[in-house]
Amino acid sequence: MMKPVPEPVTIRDVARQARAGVGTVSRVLNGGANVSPATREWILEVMRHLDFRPHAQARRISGRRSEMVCFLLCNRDFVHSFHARVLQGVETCASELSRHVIYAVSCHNSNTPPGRIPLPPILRERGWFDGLILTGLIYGNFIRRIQALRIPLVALGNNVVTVDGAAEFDRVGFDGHKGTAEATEYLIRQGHRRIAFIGDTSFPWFKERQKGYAAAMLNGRLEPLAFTAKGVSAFAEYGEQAVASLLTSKSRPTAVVAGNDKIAYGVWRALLRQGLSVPDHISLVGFDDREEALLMEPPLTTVRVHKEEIGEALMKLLLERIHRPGPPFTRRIISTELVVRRSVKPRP
Amino acid sequence: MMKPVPEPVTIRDVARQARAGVGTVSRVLNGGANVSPATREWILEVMRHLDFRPHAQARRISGRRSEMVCFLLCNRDFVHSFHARVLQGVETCASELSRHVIYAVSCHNSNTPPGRIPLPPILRERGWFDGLILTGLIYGNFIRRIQALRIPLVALGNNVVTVDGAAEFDRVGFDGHKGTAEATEYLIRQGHRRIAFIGDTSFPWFKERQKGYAAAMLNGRLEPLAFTAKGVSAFAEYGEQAVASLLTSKSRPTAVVAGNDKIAYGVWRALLRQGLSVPDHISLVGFDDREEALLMEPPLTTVRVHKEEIGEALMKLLLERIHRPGPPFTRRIISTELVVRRSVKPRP
DNA sequence: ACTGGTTCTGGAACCGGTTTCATCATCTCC
DNA sequence: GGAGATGATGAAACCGGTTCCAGAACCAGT
Repeated sequence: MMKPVPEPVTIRDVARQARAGVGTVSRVLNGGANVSPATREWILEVMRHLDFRPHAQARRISGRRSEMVCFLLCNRDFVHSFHARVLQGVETCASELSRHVIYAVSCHNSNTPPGRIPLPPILRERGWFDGLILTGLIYGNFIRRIQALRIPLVALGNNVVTVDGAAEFDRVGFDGHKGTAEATEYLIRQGHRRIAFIGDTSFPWFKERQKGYAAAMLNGRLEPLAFTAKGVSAFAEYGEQAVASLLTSKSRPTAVVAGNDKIAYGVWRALLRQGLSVPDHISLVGFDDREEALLMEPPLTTVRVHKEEIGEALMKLLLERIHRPGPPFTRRIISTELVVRRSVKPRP
Repeated sequence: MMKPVPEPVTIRDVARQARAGVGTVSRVLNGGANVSPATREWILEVMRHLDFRPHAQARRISGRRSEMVCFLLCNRDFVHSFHARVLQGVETCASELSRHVIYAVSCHNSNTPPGRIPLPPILRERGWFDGLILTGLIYGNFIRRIQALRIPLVALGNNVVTVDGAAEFDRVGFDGHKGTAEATEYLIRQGHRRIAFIGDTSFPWFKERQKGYAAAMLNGRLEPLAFTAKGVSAFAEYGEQAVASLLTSKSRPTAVVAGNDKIAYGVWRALLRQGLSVPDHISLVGFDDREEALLMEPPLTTVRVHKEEIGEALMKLLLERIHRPGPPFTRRIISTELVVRRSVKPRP
């Protein structure tokens, strides 16, 4: 015998069973005002008895609010632990505020020309979510196209590229300039004079950090040095290759500021292979404070970015944006923190 | 002057503008049969002109299908790169199949007693999603409670604990037993005889791997050795502490099979600190093939788990489950792969 | 021109909730 | 005890889609 799938219980079933109107049941569902305690108790009892679970979509459709947000990772090549942790911050905050999170990844990658980036399918319909959180590698033009759909959005400010025109939007970020400057100043205080920066400045975040580094150097009346690599996409390899040119330079630096921890890792490994030790021969600082920082030996001195906190701030700012459309836009900075470990050695 | 937020365009607006019936417009929306080419073109034109974006929730409510799945990470302490990559596999597969993914994390953690684990709020309503993917650390009882709500689900089989009773469900997993056995056999072929296993067997996945290790040892007529640590929760530290007891043992092993790469990393670091080298003094293999494996020096020989592939398989299996309710349940195994790097040295 | 059969089409009913509204019971106050 | 305010209630309209259905338009065959 075929057992039929039982029809789900609806609000009208509850109303009928409780000999009440659907309106009353609905008011009970929503912690309703204007329901007598006796009636409420009775209807709650009936709901429990029937195993009533209200239909989420149906509730949202008339309520005009989906209570979902979408975390959109722009660019498939950026599926990394950094964004995973921002997502985690978003999720934590969302669940505290009774919201749910849709996780989506834009279908393009780094090979896609900026003008050709398609809008993700989830944007084709309205009503999936109330607002959008953008991370990854974000183009200004992409933001403007989404804004044209009147979708509330916030973005991880550090990751926005505006080669194709600026955009106005709410952003949360960290101060890469200041963070790197502080790390550089720390190296200077430790007695270092020839300090190099290694990072691919075609990415906006490395550009910003490079500027912070340069500012600190100039401020200390020191000459900024940069070493680069060509034609590598992975960050660790970028660091590894850049070291090659660093070692052949006539006045070898005594310290390196790496654009992030992955690059620092590459630098570390390349030095190790050359028989050079961190920090005995060359001191090293990174940026991000990823897991790698603790895995290196000695553990890496680096600039910690509070990724979960950024996620939380993104979520909160998005909710404000949803409730208050239109300018002005705000910019929230989550402060970084220099984490001193053992990869830097003072120089007399 | 206050600029009113423009009312969103509905299907009835399109119908009115196109002088057509809503039914016809709906049929056009759904690639509809029984619409004359001329009418279709005309209505599409009107839709484009009005910037019509259909309301997702409204479409789903009568369609009885949300086209969403929920990726639920059970246990907050398991927010790690492993699950992030499974999630990535799920997302990739979902977007190919025009589904969206809700990312949720259960609000309990490892301190929560199994019986006290609350159902996540997203389960209180129906209609958010069509099916559930469970990862993290999953209790059999938890699964049964969700099944009682008639929610289709699949789970990462390796991560299910059945101390509180078994459960029947669709599962995708990898064969930890076989994977570790192969790694152990590889060590044996390389001439090792005293091989130890290090891993906290109170976790189901380490238990399974430990059994695979033991089977391979017995099969090679060797005696299984285990070293453990007490009262540490982080895996790397577990490895580090276990090494202490390993080094004091009377007949020191020449090779170690670690429960996973994090433990292997801890082992590696502890040995390094004792002035012992991998692989010269002790050979080492891990499990998972996480990022850490490549960061160690020398890079770690380990058993690769195809995490994205597992995510894809979970997604596909879930869709099957949604369309065909009721037993039988299936079990899908994604094969592992021994990745030989340089952390093992042959013994004469 | 009439028939029978497709193909198209618009309108109504429906999905499962929320919100508005009219009604009626109670309560307060003079 | 009657007027007016307040609270509780059920019915109906609504949210924005889909689906069903009756009828119109069209077509070929005799």
